[in-house]
Amino acid sequence: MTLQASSYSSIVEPRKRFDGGTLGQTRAIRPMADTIICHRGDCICLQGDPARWYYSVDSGMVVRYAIRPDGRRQILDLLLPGDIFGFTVCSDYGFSAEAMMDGTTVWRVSFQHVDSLSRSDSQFANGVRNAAVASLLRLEEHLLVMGRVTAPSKVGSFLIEASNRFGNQSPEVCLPISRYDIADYLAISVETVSRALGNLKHRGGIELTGPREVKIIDRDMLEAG
Amino acid sequence: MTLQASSYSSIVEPRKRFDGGTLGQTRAIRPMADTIICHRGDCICLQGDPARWYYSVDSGMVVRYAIRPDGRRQILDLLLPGDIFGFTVCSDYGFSAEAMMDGTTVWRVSFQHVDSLSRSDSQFANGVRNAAVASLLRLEEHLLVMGRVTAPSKVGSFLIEASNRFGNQSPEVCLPISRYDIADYLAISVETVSRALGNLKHRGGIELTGPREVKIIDRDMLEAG
DNA sequence: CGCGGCATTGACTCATTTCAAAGGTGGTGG
DNA sequence: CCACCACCTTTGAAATGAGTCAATGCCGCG
Repeated sequence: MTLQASSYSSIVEPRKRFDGGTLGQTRAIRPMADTIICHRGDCICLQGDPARWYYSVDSGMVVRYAIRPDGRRQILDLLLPGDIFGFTVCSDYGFSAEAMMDGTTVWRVSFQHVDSLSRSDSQFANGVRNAAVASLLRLEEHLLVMGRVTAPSKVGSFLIEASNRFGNQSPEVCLPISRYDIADYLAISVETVSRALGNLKHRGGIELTGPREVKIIDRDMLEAG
Repeated sequence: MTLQASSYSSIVEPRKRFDGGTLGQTRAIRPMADTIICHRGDCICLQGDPARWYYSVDSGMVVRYAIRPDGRRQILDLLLPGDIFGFTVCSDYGFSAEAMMDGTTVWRVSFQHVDSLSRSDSQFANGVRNAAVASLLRLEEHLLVMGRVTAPSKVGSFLIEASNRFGNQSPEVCLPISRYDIADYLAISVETVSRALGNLKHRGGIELTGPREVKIIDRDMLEAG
């Protein structure tokens, strides 16, 4: 069958939220996993190391980042319980990952075990694929945030994203990470992050109840920038 | 088994190139696919439409992009023959895709068919996963390029990436896309793209043999910015 | 020939980076 | 319990780089 594509004009629709699949749903993988217990700052895997394991965050929070040739750090992803990382088709990891807080626990499963179970359990294989796709969608969202023009709009949409992902159901408060991490996530300088937060506060979009606590007042304004 | 993560200092390693998996290796999916033949600018799928199909580029080139609330276009990915797109875990696509040149052909396979074949053919399932991972790695690379500080370094690393992906083995010449597309890929303005190219030319990093033909002279300088 | 899309260039404005310094905060050990 | 320290946060001032507006040039094509 052969179709002919038509020329549509673009319709502007807001992007939808998404839920990723987790490996945890399939218990069969559990016995094959090592459990890694981390302190804040502990390295879980290192850019350039041979890629042999998938990782699944069990508790705490993990940051995935790459170091550029010039030494700057680019945060690629922030991982929460249920999130999987380690996807690659190269022989080496293209990123590092480290724990963001004490008590972060991560499971580690070898590619071989995952591939082997994937062969016999297609539902598990489906879960792995969905985890990769969830990671992909987070990256797309990240790209869209980074592609915004002004710093306040970048920080604003980061806060929205953060409250959607990290917000413990509490609709108005989210517990962010350090300004340095936000800066490396958005690829702007720390000072600009601080000034952007001040700007959003001044315009009534947020309240800064503490250095690490932000209360979202005007969601629409944050999305708009 | 329980491990304890150690605190490494970051080692700076350049990220490696990667090869994605393709669906084409498995012929069994072929009969289930529609073939779409496109003119330049034809829409292949639309942001907000219900997500039902995977797409595989067979010839030509496809651009995948999202439109922001403010109307600006962010190019998410440029797809070449062998590349797969359409990955999502939402009910709707979060992006649009359109052909970049006349004669672009794309296969379209429904999620049901892919899932069904994935259940019975684990090697095929593996190929689908690898295609998602390849897409993920392209996005990471894209993120790293966009996260660079100056426009010349963004454009320079885009040219490197383009010559790696689009360069037909010819080591020095790459056939880029329009300045507008580069601008929307890097989230900078067209004028800035033009000036950045002028800058790189002036500093001896590239030669502009024609408006659409760039010759890479000094690869290291482009990577450095 | 003239049109539309693409590319370049200039001038101006303003946001962000950079450099510098000063306040805060939390944790550790005395 | 306090003092110190490392790290985080904010703020200021200066310089530069990018966005914007505007105009011109450049093809390819009908």
